[in-house]
Amino acid sequence: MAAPKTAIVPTRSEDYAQWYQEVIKAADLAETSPVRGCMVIKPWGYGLWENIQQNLDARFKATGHKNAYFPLFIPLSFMQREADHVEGFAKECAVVTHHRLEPDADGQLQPAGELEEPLIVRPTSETIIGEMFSKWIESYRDLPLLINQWANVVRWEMRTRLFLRTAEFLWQEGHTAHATEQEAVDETLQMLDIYKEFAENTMAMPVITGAKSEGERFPGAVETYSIEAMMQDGKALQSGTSHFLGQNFSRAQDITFQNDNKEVEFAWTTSWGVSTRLIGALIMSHADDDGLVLPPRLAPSHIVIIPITFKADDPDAILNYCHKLAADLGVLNYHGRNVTVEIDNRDIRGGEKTWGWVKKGIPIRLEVGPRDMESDSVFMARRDKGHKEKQGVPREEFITTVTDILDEIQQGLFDRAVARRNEATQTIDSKEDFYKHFEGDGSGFVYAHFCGDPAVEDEIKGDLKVTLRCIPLHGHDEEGTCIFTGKPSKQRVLWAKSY
RNA sequence: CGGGGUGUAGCUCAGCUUGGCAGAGCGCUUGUUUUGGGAACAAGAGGCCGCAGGUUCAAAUCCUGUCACCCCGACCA
Repeated sequence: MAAPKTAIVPTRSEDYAQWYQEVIKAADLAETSPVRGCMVIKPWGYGLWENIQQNLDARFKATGHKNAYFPLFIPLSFMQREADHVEGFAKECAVVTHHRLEPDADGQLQPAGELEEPLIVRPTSETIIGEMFSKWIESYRDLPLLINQWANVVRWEMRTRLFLRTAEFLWQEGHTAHATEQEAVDETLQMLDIYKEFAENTMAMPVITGAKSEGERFPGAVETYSIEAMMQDGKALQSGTSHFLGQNFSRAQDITFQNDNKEVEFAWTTSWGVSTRLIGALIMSHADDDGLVLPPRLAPSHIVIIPITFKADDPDAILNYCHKLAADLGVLNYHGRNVTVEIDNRDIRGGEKTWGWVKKGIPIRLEVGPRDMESDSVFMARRDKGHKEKQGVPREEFITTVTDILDEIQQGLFDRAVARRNEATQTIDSKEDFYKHFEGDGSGFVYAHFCGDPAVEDEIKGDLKVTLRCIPLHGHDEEGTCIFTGKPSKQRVLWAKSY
């Protein structure tokens, strides 16, 4: 059978949605599960999540946050406390009403032992963490309170897609309380910056930071900020959010403290999170028609060594050579963790083995056979280059330059993603051009002046499925007139079709 | 939740219109020959035809219901 031209069928241009699913399958990241809307994250995919966790957690700790854990179940009455919050989440909550199973006459297990008050499975934890904050906070001396939790949450979505939107997903949710409004706003923006920095530096995924419009705001928040990334099909993906909650939740949940003037005040709170959706963002930022492409700083493994032993006089010598090489590489430090090496000595054909690693997106593949061992070198292929661009490199040279090569790959992925985004970004100055652009196949980011009227936003969404992604924080201050209403506008805002 | 589509071997699917022994390719197992970028041959293993009812001498096939997944909407990290 002739090899297909691409490892992934269909390609991105043929059927993007299908391509996305095939990449996940081919890279062995995750599968759908017997439970509707829930996914099984497999080792290679979970390895990505572990690296996301490790990297972000260090950033949270460095800015003074501590991890804690709160219950999966939230009393129904807690959800009731903040009106907007209720409205935002009520429709997608899983509800626990019983605490026991009993066999019926036919021996079928039936729920029994009805709970006095139903519990909901957390869709987010503002309410239960707020409840605890109200107990923990008494004095201004208890503030700021900076807490993060790594957890799973459940939102009963109508339509799900692996990583992008699943009924259960993994995330972190930071929750903080502050004595002053300014401090809480600063915290909100600080965490947004950390997300941006993480996305760009670690994931090699450029993002735009900005504020959400009223309609796109987190239920109960005063202000929601997000990082918005551009996927390869020209659709935007909200990849992380940071909310300034004002005193809305502290009023609803009685989070008060006494200030140094003996007065009782409501605390100012924030919350912020990123989820396993980031893995979807990663795939759609970097993967190509041959499968996943991983930025080295997030890759579960950096290098795979494939021993070529089939026609060697002494296969063990090659294996030993590979193990020694792996050990030499494994002590190198690459951005806070050791270089991670796999030796793939599975007894399968070389081509199949190689393509497996291509599809998994490992940054560097090394083939080591008798000829290489003899010349004390390795045969290197990079995932960011063509499959045939392999080159022999002396072993010593490879060891001394490998972290530079990884950085070069990392930087290359970022540059490529920036270039793609720039190409998919334009500035538009009339309603007519705006509609012309987005009707049909139009995609990408569009900067346009906007007066801020929510009704106009709804209309555009209805007409074109285009939403206001964010009101960018940096670099777009410029007086103008709204292209939809002609009213004055202080700056251009960011529009796109989105996930 | 509305519209459309699909459920048959681990995977991709044929068979269904017109009811009559459960099929193919890939993958898997074993063996031989191969092997520096998706190997060849041979012999095997593997299915409650999504699930539950119904019609019939007989159901993968017809009827009813139900569940799941995919695509398009509405909603969302």
